[in-house]
Amino acid sequence: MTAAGRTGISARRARRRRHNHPVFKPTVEDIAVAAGVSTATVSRVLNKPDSVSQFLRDKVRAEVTRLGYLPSGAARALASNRSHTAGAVIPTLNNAIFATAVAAFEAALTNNGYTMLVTVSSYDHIHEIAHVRRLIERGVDALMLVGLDHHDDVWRLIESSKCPAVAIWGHQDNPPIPCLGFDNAAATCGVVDHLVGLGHRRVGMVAGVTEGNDRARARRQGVEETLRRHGLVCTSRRFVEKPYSHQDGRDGLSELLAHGEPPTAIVCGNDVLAMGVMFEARDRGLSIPGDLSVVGFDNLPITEHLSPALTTIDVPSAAIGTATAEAILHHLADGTPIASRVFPAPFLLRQTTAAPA
Amino acid sequence: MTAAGRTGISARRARRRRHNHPVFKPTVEDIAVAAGVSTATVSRVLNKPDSVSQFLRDKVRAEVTRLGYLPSGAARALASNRSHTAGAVIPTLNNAIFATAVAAFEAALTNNGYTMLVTVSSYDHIHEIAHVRRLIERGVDALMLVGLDHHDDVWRLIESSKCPAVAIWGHQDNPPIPCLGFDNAAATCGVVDHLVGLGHRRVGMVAGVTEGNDRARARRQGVEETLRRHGLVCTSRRFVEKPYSHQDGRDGLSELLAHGEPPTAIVCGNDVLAMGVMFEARDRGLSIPGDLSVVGFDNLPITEHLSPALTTIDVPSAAIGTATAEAILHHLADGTPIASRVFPAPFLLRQTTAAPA
DNA sequence: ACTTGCGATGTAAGCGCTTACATCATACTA
DNA sequence: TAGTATGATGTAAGCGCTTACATCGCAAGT
Repeated sequence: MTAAGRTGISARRARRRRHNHPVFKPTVEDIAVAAGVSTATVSRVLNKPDSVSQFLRDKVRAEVTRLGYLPSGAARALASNRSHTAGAVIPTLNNAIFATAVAAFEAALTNNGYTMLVTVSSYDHIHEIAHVRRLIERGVDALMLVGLDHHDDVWRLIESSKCPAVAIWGHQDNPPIPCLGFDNAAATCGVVDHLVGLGHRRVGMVAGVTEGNDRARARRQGVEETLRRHGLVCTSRRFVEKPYSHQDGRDGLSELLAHGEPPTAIVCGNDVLAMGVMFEARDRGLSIPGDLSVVGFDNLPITEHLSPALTTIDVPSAAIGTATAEAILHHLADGTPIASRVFPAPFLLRQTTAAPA
Repeated sequence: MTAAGRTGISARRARRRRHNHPVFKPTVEDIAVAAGVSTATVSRVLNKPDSVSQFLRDKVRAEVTRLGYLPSGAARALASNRSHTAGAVIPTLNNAIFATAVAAFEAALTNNGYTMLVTVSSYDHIHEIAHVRRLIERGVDALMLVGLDHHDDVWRLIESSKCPAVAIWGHQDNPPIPCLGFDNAAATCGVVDHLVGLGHRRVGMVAGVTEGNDRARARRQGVEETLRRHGLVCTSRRFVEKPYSHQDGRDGLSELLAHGEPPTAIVCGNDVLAMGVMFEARDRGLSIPGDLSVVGFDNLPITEHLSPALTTIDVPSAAIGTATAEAILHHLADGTPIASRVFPAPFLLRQTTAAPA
């Protein structure tokens, strides 16, 4: 495959150029020939321009634009073992807070020549396995997952592929992979302290679904433990778990109100549930915070405009997305290990809490 | 490169297996050897299992799972000229309506073995060029764009790469690429008819930024033309254009109210702006719809829970995302041409409109 | 003048797959 | 029984890049 091989290639290519004309996609070889250099030089111009003399560099670049050359990502990935892509597996995009994180992640990647592959797990750990497998097959250089609750196969896949992975949104000591998130439990803990400080004794919660969701679980635990610490009742009937919609929030409040001795304050697993609670309260003629205190979690943009403005926890979603991308990029660039990081998730005191009636 | 070549490969691989042990990633060849078949058979088992005898099929599959084999997407893409990925270029992910469409698009792709690459253009046509180029370089089998306003270079890139592309959200006769969307102008036209029918003579608009955005432009034109058709005043001071935030909506209302003869009804370019208008009206003590009628566009989930519930246009975002993926998948599977499609975008009459005071 | 060293360039061997084509049994046809 | 489709399998040539290594020229060191 020396002279004969090359000729074969060129002959075929020349043929394609003439007959198969619908699509002529120039390759490195075409550029090399056009610029009168070797393919290695073309590759160098594209990848480490500094190692090529200015003269040839300009010549090659001219041909690249003249012929409209687009390098083949597949060939590049195959030869270099780097795809310049990163994958993100998220529970849902229909949650503004994740969408924001993903958008920030994508922006940082794009600014550095990377492209993002996204896949939505719908909170399903079994599906997630297939998604992670697929992303690894696609050759992503790194992976972003949400939380630390994952199927064993996911960990195995990450382990055996040696694909750098980082978990966001959560926080844990000695996590299996680096973790960029915040302390979900501490956040709700602070909320309860505040509520108890206002005089509330009957605190309820409309939590997110905690099964298979370490963030939701931590938030619920934060509430439970703090309630106990204050010596307050913390029965299961004060806790309902709901998926993610305004209607779920409404339903949550209805259920909490159905029992005798209903809570005077409700902590919510996220802002959407909190808004649902607020809507339902409004429709039932309950005034907030007069009759009922409500606290959310996420600080969605709309919450500050509500009347009353929702007291909530500010989740630094964009910062996490950006930081994750940067950590990955650094790691990929020079091997810098990815360090776990705990972001502050400050309590935003607004207008939906007050002393109980 | 016959016997010698192969031996060379095997030798290298064997060496890697022993020394370089940190990561041993089996290849088709490893599977082939382990199963006692040729690499072609392994490939067939993976891609068209029906063409292989059950006996060998099972044998190969057993080795695949035993060795934890993950095919290399890059090699596969390079050899087959199909990456099994599709790209989406969207203006922003921080708009629930796009996030929903993207999520639906992704779900349909994933269900069919495809993976989605996403890139956010931030409404910047120049940036978009680079994004489209990159996606094409990555070898996406198809592309989803939003709207039909794009830089010439984008069209050129699509044209010369022969990458199937579809535009969503918009509508146009004889579009350059298939278009799955709805009639933005007709929608706001209907809105104005309704408002005028209620007796409004002074109708204003808080539009989205129309420059470089055919959807926003069509919505605004729908309002303008209908106003003229009814013989009503349609001056530029009745129109303000704003980006996408609640605050922008508030600002929009403030500006519209700053002039003498302020509008009695306001059509908004999207629901976020509409909510901003509602918040500002509330803070100014204006009652809706008593003092001011407001209409949104998108039908975000929250809008029906607002008080009063927002009258708006229902944008079939999930349906568009799903349909786009399916059309692309069909096209990729058997060449079925992608047909343009106009989705209904029904007017949802709720509680924010009434006859003027 | 004669190494040395170094930066710029070329050579060619892969990267891990897919697939056209060749081969070979096997089962039909007549 | 010879001839021929037919289906299953193997062979090996690429797909379009990157990169280790070889080569070459030239300035600097002795």
